[in-house]
Amino acid sequence: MKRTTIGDVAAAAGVSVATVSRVLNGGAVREATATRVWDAAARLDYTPNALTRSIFAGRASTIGVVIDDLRSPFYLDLMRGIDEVADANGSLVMFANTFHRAGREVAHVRTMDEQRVRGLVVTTGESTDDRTRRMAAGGTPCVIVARSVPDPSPGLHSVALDNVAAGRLIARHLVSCGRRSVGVITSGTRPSQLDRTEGLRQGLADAGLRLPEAAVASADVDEHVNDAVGALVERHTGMDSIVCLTGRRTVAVHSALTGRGLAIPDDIGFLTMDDFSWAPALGITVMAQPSYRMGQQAAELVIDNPGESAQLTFEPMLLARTSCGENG
Amino acid sequence: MKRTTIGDVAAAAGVSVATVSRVLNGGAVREATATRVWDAAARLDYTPNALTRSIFAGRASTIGVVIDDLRSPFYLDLMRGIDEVADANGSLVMFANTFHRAGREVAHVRTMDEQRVRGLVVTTGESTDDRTRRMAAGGTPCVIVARSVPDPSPGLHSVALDNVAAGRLIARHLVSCGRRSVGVITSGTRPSQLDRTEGLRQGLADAGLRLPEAAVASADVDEHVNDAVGALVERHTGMDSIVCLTGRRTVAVHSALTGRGLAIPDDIGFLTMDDFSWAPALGITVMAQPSYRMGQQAAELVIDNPGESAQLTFEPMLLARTSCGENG
DNA sequence: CCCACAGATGTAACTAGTTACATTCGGAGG
DNA sequence: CCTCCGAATGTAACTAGTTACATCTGTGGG
Repeated sequence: MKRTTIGDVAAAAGVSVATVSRVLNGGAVREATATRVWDAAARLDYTPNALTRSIFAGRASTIGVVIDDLRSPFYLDLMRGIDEVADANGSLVMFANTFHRAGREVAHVRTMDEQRVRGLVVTTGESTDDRTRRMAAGGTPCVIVARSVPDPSPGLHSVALDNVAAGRLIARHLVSCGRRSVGVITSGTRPSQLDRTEGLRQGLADAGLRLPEAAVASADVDEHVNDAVGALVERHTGMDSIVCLTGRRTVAVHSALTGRGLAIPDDIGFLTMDDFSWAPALGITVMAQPSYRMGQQAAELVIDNPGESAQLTFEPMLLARTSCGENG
Repeated sequence: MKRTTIGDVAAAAGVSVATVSRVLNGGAVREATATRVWDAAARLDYTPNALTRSIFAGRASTIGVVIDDLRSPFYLDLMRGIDEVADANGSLVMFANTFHRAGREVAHVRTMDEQRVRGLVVTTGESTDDRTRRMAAGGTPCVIVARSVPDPSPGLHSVALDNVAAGRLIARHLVSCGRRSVGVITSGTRPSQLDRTEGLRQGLADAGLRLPEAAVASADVDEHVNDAVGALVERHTGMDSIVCLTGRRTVAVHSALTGRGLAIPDDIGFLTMDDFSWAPALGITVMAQPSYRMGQQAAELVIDNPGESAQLTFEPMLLARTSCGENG
């Protein structure tokens, strides 16, 4: 059951391992010799060991990706963008979910480091900043997604939405639809969501409206969404619209609303993050991120690894449909 | 910029590399020595090279996954199931999309072989059967997903839905809803879809109904779906229901239907493959696969690698909602 | 006909670890 | 105080490749 090695091929072709290596990697070899080697390799079903190659090269050609959860439309598209660029560059993607558990984050990033990935795309929290910084310093470019790097250093890049702008645009749209009392559902305390909330607050203030504490509820898993919506309805009386600041909770918020018999947009306006394939059919207005392109850019940062820290910001795009009512 | 190696740690701790290796892997080492080694490792920020470990072990601990397209709800859940089991076993997932291109399939499976993955989960076509068979014989278990293996051999497993049963169940449900003239949308010529069509044909025959050639149209990309639906409407007169045999095309078929002004279920019944998060909200009846569990089982087959060829078949489950009308 | 030189090939050192085997160490018993 | 024995540690071979350098081969020019 032992696998064919370069030595077996060399023996079968009657040459040294160095010659086989040269044939495989394009060194100076006579035509006739090369043919003998290729024949032997094919006959023995030789498949070179990429691990050995990588250890000599100092690192693998793989791109590591550590993300929260593939179920989110944003992360899914991000992943596809990364995969596309990786594939075009002959790289594979090594992948792990954290499911929002900080311990997993740290462990996975370390594992990726052990795997000597060519570079790393992470959507993790601050718990891994130390290691990513050291990795970047050691020549493994790291791209933080959906969060800017607090203290830039070479090799440590970021790819993020302008979240404050997204919040302001949401506010402006809601106001233009005649909504005056907005409720907000967030999940957890990721900086991206804090920034969106802040932008929303600013945008509402521009229109002379307030976003009181009682108007914001958090649900870190789908199962808590219904209660969060209920709490909002109770304590934030007169609420005429609900904004979901995380694409991962869109379905749950939508069904909490319809489950209460609230009609969209007549009883309540609804706006959520991240475009998704059913949004047009459902008429749901969304604040879209260019997730696919963000993934491509993240992968390109890994592959090109510019000398300085690159901090890429992307503009949000509001896709107005009918869930907030007619736009005046 | 050179990375810390086991030799550096050994020198810093004043011991040999063998001792460091023993400390790391739990051999017999004196307490005091172990402490010195751990200290040195921490001080030098030592991160062992998993590639080197793997080359000595003969193979990596990584699980390879080669699938068509992450956008499909089935593949997404499958992937999550694989990831869950891999994670629980300390394995990482190495991942590549084929986007239905046969050339990519072959290349990606070969790359996974070169990476010496611990095992492989593939949803690919017959073009890779030769190599997966050789890989399995060489000790790399391979699991074919969504298709049974034509000629079982040790280490070559499969995980698939009972597609004929799925087709029959779809037929029975449609008939019980009073539908008598069914149209079918498929994508490509994957055996799974052929089997579903065959099952549908059988189920309709049981009720004394036929499925003529004109009632089946294929669309291998979303862009062709609208034309395919149009062709069905034209040539299959009297059609009272449409079945979409691939979850990847659900949105496109649905919008082709509503785009024509056809109301579901009043003008036309609609049933599709694979449950998805918006299906309850939209009232769409689906033929669900236990995709997540199939992914878990696939990963378990890779990890356990039973001696003989395991051919796991899963039962489809019809989730009746309202898109085919009221069930009598 | 021999030499020089370039191109082809082989030898051996190197990558970063693991592990079989040999050696050294330390404490108990004689 | 010196064996003796087992545990702790070191040495060196091994994994599967790449590559610098040495050697060999062949051919054209003198």
